[in-house]
Amino acid sequence: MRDDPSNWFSRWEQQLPKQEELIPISQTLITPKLANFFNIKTPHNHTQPHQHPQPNPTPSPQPISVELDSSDPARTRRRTRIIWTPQLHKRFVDAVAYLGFNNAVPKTVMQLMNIDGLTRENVASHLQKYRLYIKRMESGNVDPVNDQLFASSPVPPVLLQQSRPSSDNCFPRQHHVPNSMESAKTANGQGSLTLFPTGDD
DNA sequence: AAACCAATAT
DNA sequence: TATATTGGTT
Repeated sequence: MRDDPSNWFSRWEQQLPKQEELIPISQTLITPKLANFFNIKTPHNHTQPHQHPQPNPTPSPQPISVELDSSDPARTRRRTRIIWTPQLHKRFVDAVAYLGFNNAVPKTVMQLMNIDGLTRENVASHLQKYRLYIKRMESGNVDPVNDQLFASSPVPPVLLQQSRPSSDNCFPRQHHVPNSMESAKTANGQGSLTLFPTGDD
């Protein structure tokens, strides 16, 4: 016992890795080739190679990619923040509307949106804000200035009807993408449900 | 174990 | 402010 603090501290300090021994945290740890083969999406590599099990039953005729913040110089290697453009947000709203407000959870919404590079975390963050926006709408106060993005896509009335079960009602939380989607898809004739801009909005 | 989600950080 | 990350919960 009775270790002199300066003693163990200096020993600890001496064992720290040298500067050249450190791996830069922003360095890509998987080669583009490997990432490509395993269909791992990186900001640097957006190609989708191989046929991999694509769990998404609603392939987009017009796949979009997320816009990346071009002001970030490290955008090529680091996960950049996405920009929720009105177009992207519209897909989001359509997906949430299709699922129903209470069933819309990040993973499912992400799958429905089918945007290359869009992560579950991206959607989760946006969904959190969107839910708050819906609450604000119900409270009657929407600020068209601050809520410009949300206002860019009208909130489908269905969402307002079924908003927030709060405590009562507990739907099963984990939903697969509903199989009813298949019928909706074929019923649409375009194989697209409502996810794609029909050009008349 | 994975995903959700409110709170919190950047 | 907008989006990301965290950490407890389910």
